[in-house]
Amino acid sequence: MVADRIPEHPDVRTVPLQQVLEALVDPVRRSIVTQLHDADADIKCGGFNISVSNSTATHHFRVLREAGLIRQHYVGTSRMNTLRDNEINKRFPGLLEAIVTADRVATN
Amino acid sequence: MVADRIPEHPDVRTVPLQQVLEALVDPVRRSIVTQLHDADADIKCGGFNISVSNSTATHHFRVLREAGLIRQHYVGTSRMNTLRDNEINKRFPGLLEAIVTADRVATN
DNA sequence: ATGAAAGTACGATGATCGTCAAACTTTGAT
DNA sequence: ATCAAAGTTTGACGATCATCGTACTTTCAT
Repeated sequence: MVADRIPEHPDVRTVPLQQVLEALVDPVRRSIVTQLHDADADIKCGGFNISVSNSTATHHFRVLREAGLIRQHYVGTSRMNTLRDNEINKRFPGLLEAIVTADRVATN
Repeated sequence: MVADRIPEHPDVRTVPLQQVLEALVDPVRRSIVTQLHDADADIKCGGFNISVSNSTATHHFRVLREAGLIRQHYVGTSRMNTLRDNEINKRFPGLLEAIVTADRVATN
């Protein structure tokens, strides 16, 4: 069934800060979040500019999903990723914006 | 000599975001930063409410210092810690405030 | 039906990191 | 001079984590 391929998503209001920070401290995952933020649109897993293997990428997407940072749904064989920035911003005001902005600083 | 006991401090304008986030992702270190922020005053190493051994605490203070988050200076045998919040805020606007605020959320 | 496309799941591995105990250093008080 | 107070330094140990290759699953196009 289609729904079986959709993984579980946490309620952002119950996700601990610790988990969100652990998700965002990894450079690859932070890059994924930044690309989603800058694109202001959904991006499928294969559509990101990251240089890790497929299985590693899957791992990173799961960490981000379980931290409530992204939402995933299928379109055909592609898994689309949506940034849950509104929900995250309600829970931890200013956090995502600050990190995405900081990631754009010249001398990163 | 007295000056020999003062460790080196980085220029915050050259500290990478990665290093700052790695410093803040540890709960003990984040607690130290939060306590400094809330106290709005210097606190000596032994004056924090943390439950790790002395040597572990030293390790955490070094990580925070090298990330440009705190400044340390000696007063007698005590090492005083100052939060470098102004400098950090210039480099990564809103980041420290967002994390400290998030740390105060009820369901952390 | 068959094959390609897009990811996922499953170990395994190597590196990093938080933690501690024990020994040491520096300063201040007696 | 001596001793306690406050931290630091130095290994050592466990646990966690990012990474990969391989095998597997699901969907879509031919």
